[in-house]
Order: sequence, then structure tokens, then C-alpha cells
Amino acid sequence: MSMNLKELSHKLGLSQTTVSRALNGYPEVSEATRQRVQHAAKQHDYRPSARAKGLATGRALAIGHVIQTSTQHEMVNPIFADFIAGAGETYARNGYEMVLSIAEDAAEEQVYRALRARRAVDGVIVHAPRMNDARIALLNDIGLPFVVHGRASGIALPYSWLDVNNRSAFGRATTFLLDLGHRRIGLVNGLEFMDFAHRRRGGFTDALAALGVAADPTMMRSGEMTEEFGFTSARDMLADANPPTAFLVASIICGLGVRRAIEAVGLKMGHDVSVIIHDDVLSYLQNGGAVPIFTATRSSVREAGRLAAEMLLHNIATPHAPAANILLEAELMVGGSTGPAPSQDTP
Amino acid sequence: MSMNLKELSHKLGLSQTTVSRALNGYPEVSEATRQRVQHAAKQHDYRPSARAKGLATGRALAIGHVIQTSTQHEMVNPIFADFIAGAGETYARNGYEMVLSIAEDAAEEQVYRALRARRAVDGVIVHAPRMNDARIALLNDIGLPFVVHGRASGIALPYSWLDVNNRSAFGRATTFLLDLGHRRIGLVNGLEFMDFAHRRRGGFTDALAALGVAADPTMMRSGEMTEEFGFTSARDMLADANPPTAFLVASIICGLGVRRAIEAVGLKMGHDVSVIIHDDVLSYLQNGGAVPIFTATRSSVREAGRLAAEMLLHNIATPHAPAANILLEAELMVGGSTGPAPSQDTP
DNA sequence: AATCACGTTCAAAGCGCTTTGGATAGTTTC
DNA sequence: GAAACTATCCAAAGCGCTTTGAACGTGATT
Repeated sequence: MSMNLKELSHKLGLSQTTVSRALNGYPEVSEATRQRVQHAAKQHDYRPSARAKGLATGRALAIGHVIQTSTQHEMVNPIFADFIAGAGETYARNGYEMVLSIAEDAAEEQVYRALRARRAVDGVIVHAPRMNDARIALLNDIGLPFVVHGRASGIALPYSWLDVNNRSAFGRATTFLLDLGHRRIGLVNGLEFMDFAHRRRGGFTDALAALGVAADPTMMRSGEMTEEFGFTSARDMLADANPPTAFLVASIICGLGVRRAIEAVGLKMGHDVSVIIHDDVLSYLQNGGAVPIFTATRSSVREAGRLAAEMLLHNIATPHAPAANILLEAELMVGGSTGPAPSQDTP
Repeated sequence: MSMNLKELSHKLGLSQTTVSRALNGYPEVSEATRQRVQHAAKQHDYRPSARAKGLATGRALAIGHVIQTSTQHEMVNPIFADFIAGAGETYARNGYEMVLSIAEDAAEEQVYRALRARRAVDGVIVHAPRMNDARIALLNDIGLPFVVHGRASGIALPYSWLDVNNRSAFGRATTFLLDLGHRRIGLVNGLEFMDFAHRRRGGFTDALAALGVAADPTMMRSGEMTEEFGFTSARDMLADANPPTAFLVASIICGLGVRRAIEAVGLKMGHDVSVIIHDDVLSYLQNGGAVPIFTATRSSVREAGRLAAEMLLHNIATPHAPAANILLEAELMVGGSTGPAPSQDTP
């Protein structure tokens, strides 16, 4: 069907060895023949079979991404597409392929084991780590190189990860609100068995504590980060006898819900109630144009994908290097959703 | 490292032939040895190397998805994640892998050619077809099986596709608004070189024409479906001397922007201004809970992924079958965003 | 002139599987 | 009891590459 090494070398009157070497940049080939080979390869659109190459070299030249989904709510992580796009750029530049598996809940461990046993990939990126995430020990066990996007509290052994400094991001955001005079701040957080959500709450409560403000447990919600969740959380908190004057919100999607709740009770975001979100810079959900709609802690998930992929490829290339870590600091972008605390609060 | 056929057959005192046949369900193996083999395979977690198997059989057992992204705006199609999740379920059930490539703009053709030449996949799903999409002829040319998610107007040869009936969906939505008394309806559409957007506009204008309502070109916008685009489009149209009393909007993300614009001018969605969106049932952007926020034409993109993948696997299994097509009808879900046209409109 | 070194090329083995074309032993059939 | 099946198993070839070890000039060295 399509050209293979045998045919190509036949056509050139050379051995497969020489052609292979010419194309893979080995030195023991004269410059003249190398030119001739490369030219012929381009002309016939010859590309080595990924499978044959992989079999011969023992490397898959592929990286696995396992996307979790539960059959109940069928939720797919919204940052997934952008992260993948970023990682894909890195893979493309390095001649790697990206293979995706979807794992339903409990079957997750099996998916990783299968990936390893079938030698389908040279490594994996671990998405959405939970606290004490079991996958880290598992991957260490089965000897599959990996990089975690995020971190997993409670894991003893070192491992490679790339994370946003969620704690400092939410800490700074909280301080920013406190500086504006807000004292009653609602937290609309992700599910707190997710490591990032746990850390964000830590940053929030620590910053409050630093100013001697007590964190009110009734002003902290945690759940799956949908628009609806943002809406109901904010609506309920605003209905409190002593409602918050500001919200710290875990994602832009949630933030849209929070804004809806604020406007539903006739208040104005940025004036009556301040809102800070975390912005993953999702391509299809930009935080406004030149002027951000929401004041936000911002860190591009696509860039994270690029970097995490680079880390992983590096780990694969140098197998016994110690675990590497990258901690990205989020920027605090001031947009239209924050302002001084309303004065009637301090009569 | 991990168990292979040779070792396993050695351990069992059988030939590789017999073990392979036992595991792949061939009849020329006694039931007793089959049991023995299967048990041993499970025990040692033996799984055939995907590469070796592929090389031997000539099939990749993998399907390709090419995700387009432009370096300028880095936009990733928001429905991608859910579609992939659906398709992935089908692949997992059938022992296929999913490989993702990202293609930047112009390099797209090369990506498909490379996929084919390296025999990396047995087929591909074509995403986000444009009008007269060149990929269809290309894939036919290079002989790579494919299924299009959507359709491409202007292509002569038959090809397999799965699409939502965008025309009838937007036609019915328009009629619904007309029945409510709306006569001035704004269209916030996707980019119109995208086939789906083209069809939606057709459904819209035809339904208007059927009632003798002229379509006003100033009330039709088309652009990348972001929240911001929804906002600016609706804001501008509402600023018109003769503003629309209803909007037909191409996506929920756009819809959120439209709602923001409506509320920004002090109007109430569902009362002063009606809105109908198209809802792809994205897991992370649900259209409300039990009661839909937006009245919507609805069709699950995840389900589309499942079905498209099944079509493709079927096409691959029966190479010379004629092209198959599936046209899904969208449901019209009535939510809180629509109501009768305000009476001051017809004094 | 024999030796060595070097640059260039090749034949063949091997990666881990499937599949073809026997072999072997036990069963029927006539 | 010989011939013909049948059920079960196996050795070996082949998929398309990479890589090892060897061979072949050719010019430099002694």
C-alpha cells in the first residue's frame, strides 16, 4: 500500500541498513547518499511505520492521558481540552503521539496497568490528582514514567509534578479582598478531596487568620464546579442574615453562576458584591477581552500542558534523574468584579 | 520486563501458536488447554504488545482524532472533550485506542497524511467540518477510513457522517419564537464557513420566510462562539432603534454572554427578551438542573461521539460497505428563557 | 608489499506477535 | 486392519523496522 523501507531501499539500490541510518542521522553514511536517500524519502512520502519502529526500538513514542469520567454524572474536566492542546504541541514537536484512554471510576487502575502491559505508551500524565492519590504509588510500582498535573498531599515518595501555587494564589486573592475592606467572604470551592481545592481553601483560611478574621464554615461551599453550583452556592450564602460582601470562586464557570446569583437578588457585581475567580485561561471561556470581567488569579492551563509534557519527555529520556517539580505562580489580574466593601457594612 | 508470549508459552509448556490461538478464541484448541492458558494469562497479567500485534495483523487498533487549533487565538473547540469522552467509551468497549493529534492551521493536511503513512491509525473522525471541507477528498484520496462529525455542504462524493439536523432544529426554534409573537429575532451564530452554522442560518431564515417575516441582515451576527461574542453581539443589537425581542443563539457559552447583555440594559431574560440556545449537553456546562435555564434545542455531543465511533469501527470492519449517515434530531426543551413577545411591540 | 585504519555499505538477527502449512495421535470408516 | 478423518498441537515464516557484526574498497603507514 504505502511505501516501506524495503521498497525504498530497493528503489535506491541500497540496503535497508543504509537507508535507515541515512534517515535517522547516523554518521556512518556518506553525505552524498544521505542526500539521495532523504530526497527519495520525501518524494515518495516515506515514513517509517510507527508500530514497526516501536517494536524494533522498544519505545512506543506515545504518551498516555487517562481521562476520568463517572457513569453517574458523566462529568468531563473542562480544563482537559486546553491542557491536551498544550501537551499536544510538545508531543508534535518531539515526534510523539498522544493516546487517550477514558476510565470509568473504579476501572482506573486497570487502565493504567493495561497501558503498561501492552507497552502502548512510554509514560503518562496524571490528571486531576486527589488527596493521597493512589495512582502515584501504582505508577511507581509498575514502573511507568509519569508527571502529575497538580500535586497529591499525603504522598511520601518523591514524584514529578507541575502545579499552580493554589495556596498562594488564593491567599493573595483573599488578602486583596481584605485590603478592600471585605470581612465576610464566601468561598465557592471545588470538591475538596481534589488536591487543588484543598490547597485553595488552605490559602483562603490562612489569609483570613493572618488578619484575625475567623473563617465561617457556613460561608464555604465545595462541589463540582458547574454554573449551577456557583449559582446555588452564592444564592444560599446571600440569603444569610449576614451575607458575604465578596466571593472567592474556584473557576470561571462557577463564577458565571455566582454572578447570576448576585444579579438575581438585585445587587451589582463589583459594586455591592466583589468576586474573584481562578482563571485557567480556557480558550473557549475567556475572562472578557482587554478588560477582564472578573478579577482573577490566572494561570494558563494550556501552558501547563506544554510544560508538563516537556517534563515527562525529559523524564523518559533520562530515566534515573531525580523527580522534578515546577510550581507556577498565578498572576492576580484586577478586573471589574471587585471593589471596596460597601460602607453600610461598617456603620 | 513484562511478560510476553514466549515466556508465557514456555511457562505453560506450549507453543506460542497454541497460546496465541487460545487467547484469541480460535477453535483448534482443546477446551482444557484454553482454560489453562487463560488462567495463566490472567495470573501473570499478560497482555499482547499492541505494537507487535499491530505489526503482525496489519491493523493499528487505534482511531485518530485531529484537533485543530490556530496559533493566533489558540481556540479549542469546547465540545471536543465531551465528544471524545463518548467516542472513547466505544473504543474501550472494542479494544481500540484513541490517538489525538493537534494540527496548527495549515499543517492539517500533513497531519492526516502522516497518520496514514505511519500506519498509526485505522481510521479518523473528522471534527468541525467547514463548507467544502478539503479533508474529505483528501481522506478519500489517501484511503483512510473516516466519519465526519457534521457534514460538509458542497461535497459531491458520498461519505459517512453523523450530524444533528441543525436546519430543522433552528427552524423549529424560530417557529417557536414566532408563535410566541416575536417578529424581530436576532441570530447569534457561529462562524459561517463552518457547515453547522451555515445550516442553522438556513433553518432560521427559512422559518422566518415561511411566515413572511423578512430576515434583517443587521440582526444576524456570526463569530467564534465565546461568551464575549455573545455579549457584544446582543449588546449591539439591543442598542438598535428597533431592537430584537428574541435571540437565537448558537451555544450555551454564547448564551451566557447574551444573557449578560440583556441584563446589562436592565431587561429580564424570559420576560422582556426571549432566548433560545443550542445545547450540546456539555458535562461542565449544563443548562441548569431540573428546569433548564435556557429554552434550547438539545442534542448530546457525547452521545454523538459514541455513535460516530461505532460507525467508524463498522466502516473499518466492512471496508466496501456504502457510506452510512446518521441524522439526529434535536429536542426542543422549553426552559425559563422564553415567553410571549412584549405587547408594547404590537401597539 | 604487507599492514593498518578508515569510511562506507551490507546481510542477518531480533523486536513480539499472528498465521500458514505441516505433524502427531486418537477415532472412524469400510 | 488399512485408510481416512479429526482434533490438537507445533515449527517457522513474516509483519517493517533497528542494530550488530562483518565485509569491502581505498588511501595512509611501515
